[in-house]
Amino acid sequence: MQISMKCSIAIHCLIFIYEAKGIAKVTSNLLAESTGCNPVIIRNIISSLKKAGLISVARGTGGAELCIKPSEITLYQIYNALEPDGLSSLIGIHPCKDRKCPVAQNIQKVLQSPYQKIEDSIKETMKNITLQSMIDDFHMIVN
Amino acid sequence: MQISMKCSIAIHCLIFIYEAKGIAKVTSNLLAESTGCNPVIIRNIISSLKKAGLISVARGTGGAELCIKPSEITLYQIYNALEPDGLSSLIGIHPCKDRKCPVAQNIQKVLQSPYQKIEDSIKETMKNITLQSMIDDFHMIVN
DNA sequence: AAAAGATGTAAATATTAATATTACATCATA
DNA sequence: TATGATGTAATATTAATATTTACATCTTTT
Repeated sequence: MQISMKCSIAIHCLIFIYEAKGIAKVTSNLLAESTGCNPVIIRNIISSLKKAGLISVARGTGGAELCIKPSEITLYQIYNALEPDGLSSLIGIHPCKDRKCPVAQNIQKVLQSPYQKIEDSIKETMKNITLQSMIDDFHMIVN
Repeated sequence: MQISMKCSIAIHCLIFIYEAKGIAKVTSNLLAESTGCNPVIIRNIISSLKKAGLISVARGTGGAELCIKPSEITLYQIYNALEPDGLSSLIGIHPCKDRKCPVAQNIQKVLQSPYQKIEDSIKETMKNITLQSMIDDFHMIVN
């Protein structure tokens, strides 16, 4: 499992939703058009963000809106909303526990601490990146 | 692209090579047996580690040995040996630059800084983890 | 000098994971 | 009730990984 395009698409959607506020109703088709991916992919991502409480989506009439101020939405929240298993699925370990070799039997335990450190550092970094900062960057780049 | 099993397998091999020193000749078949994966996979990983100067492999007669002290081999070196594109391939961005939407046109630039921060933090963490520390952990667990 | 046992790689295949599509039930407003 | 939207399951497609096969090459031993 990687930090997949889903995360990038989600950020794209959130910025779009923010920018479109008061201008246009943000439907999954509109987001699909902007991101270049399928409406169902969008609906799934949108659905995850909704479950995480980051956005609200009007059923029937349609349209997505932010529930929380961009300054209070972190990249970690976004990532976590999308990946139910979180960062623990980021790094793969080969299965070899049932072998005779003592290295094989213990490699999983040996790797646990280093990999945990990596996950923790990603988590910390993600927590320090807000949607607001990305929106600010967007405005900076556009103007 | 993820931080794949290759990395775990490489660490497995390096610990094995260290532990086997003076006891057995470490061939790709032996490593394949211990890790549970194919000898060709092992030979490819071993080849990468060799190119990175971490180990030396005797041609013909066979057998791998560490070239550098475990305390001077970092997880970052190991990872980099295996992934030619490095961490920059870790996080995916959806292609949408050719669209009319201003968000689509600029999302790539917006994402660059956050993703760079994540990569840097992984890099820093990996640099602080040595093969020696993992070998120490291994001994601690076994005894 | 040839046999044995290794590595080094290319190429073909198989497997698995990620992404996209189709289809349809459900919902809310005009 | 027609329209345009969301929600989600099932399936198909594509791309990334891993495996296998095959064989050239290398070095020591006999």
